[in-house]
Amino acid sequence: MTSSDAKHQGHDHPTPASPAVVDDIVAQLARQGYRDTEPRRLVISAAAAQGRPFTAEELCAVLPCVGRATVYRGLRLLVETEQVCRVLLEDRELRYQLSPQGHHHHLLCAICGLSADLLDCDVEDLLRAAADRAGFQMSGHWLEVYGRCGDCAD
Amino acid sequence: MTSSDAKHQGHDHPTPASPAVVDDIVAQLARQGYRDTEPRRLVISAAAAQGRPFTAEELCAVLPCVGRATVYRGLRLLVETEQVCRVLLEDRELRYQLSPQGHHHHLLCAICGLSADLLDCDVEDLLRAAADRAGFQMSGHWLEVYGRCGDCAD
DNA sequence: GGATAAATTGATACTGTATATCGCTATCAG
DNA sequence: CTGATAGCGATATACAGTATCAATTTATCC
Repeated sequence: MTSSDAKHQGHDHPTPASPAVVDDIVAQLARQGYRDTEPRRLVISAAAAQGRPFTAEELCAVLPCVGRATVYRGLRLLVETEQVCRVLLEDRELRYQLSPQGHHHHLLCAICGLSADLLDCDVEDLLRAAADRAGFQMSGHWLEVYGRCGDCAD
Repeated sequence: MTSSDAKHQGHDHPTPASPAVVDDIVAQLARQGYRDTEPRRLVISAAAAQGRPFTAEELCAVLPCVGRATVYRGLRLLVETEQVCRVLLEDRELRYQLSPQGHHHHLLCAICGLSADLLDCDVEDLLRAAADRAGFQMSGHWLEVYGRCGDCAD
């Protein structure tokens, strides 16, 4: 399997994460009253450096100088402020990923773990209609799509 | 909130679970080489008696005479043989439910916990098409829909 | 530039869910 | 009936994530 052919939706390896991205997120947080701290920047930077969905424990391993609780808290904050979203693998393992704000879903490669955002898919309406038919008033949903990315396809 | 008004898609309370249902499932298992044991029947019976998605721990509480490990093993077997399916709540709590075989999704009431099967919803095709567009070869997906059932609606 | 109040941190303990281990027992084919 | 073995259950263990709380850092106000 070739490792870095051409078009990827994400990066392949932990790139040093452009400071601009980190600054941007820190600014977003500041706007909401959250402080600009060293450990938090480290968490954000490490998260941004991952090329594909990562676990909280993976971040901990990459950041031995930051306390476990702080990593978990940082991730929780990033999720709440919608800087990062959570993705669920088929085995229910929870992973995180820096993602565009706004509602969207993910395509997850079962082989290499790469994720691609699914922005142009309107399941919402379909689901709402089906819910209506069953007498339900839909308020939300959880959707993950699994498969193989271009590089890992048969 | 009224408790048992009229039309429900499930039962409200742990009904004694018709022996026929249990026998049927036991027979299905036997066909696949699994033995007909007392603890297993108890697990199946208790699962069938639940009117809505339940947790493994809830079953354990209802079956003090059956070992914890056996309850978990029993549920796992039922999931593998597709007699029971797993549903994921919004807080990622895992629940189980006796359900029709074959692929389907669930509508989960956030208020009363009731679940309704969503059989007439073809998200598959939509997702597959969207995956194609992103260069992915879809192999599966996880979908849960949350909302309020008829009885719990505003 | 301090002083100060509050947010944040990190070491650690803890919780809850689920699985692994392993000697014993029950099931079922022959 | 009987032996091979699937299944059981008590318990230990693994693991992810949260709660606690004293010590530290940050932002702000003189």
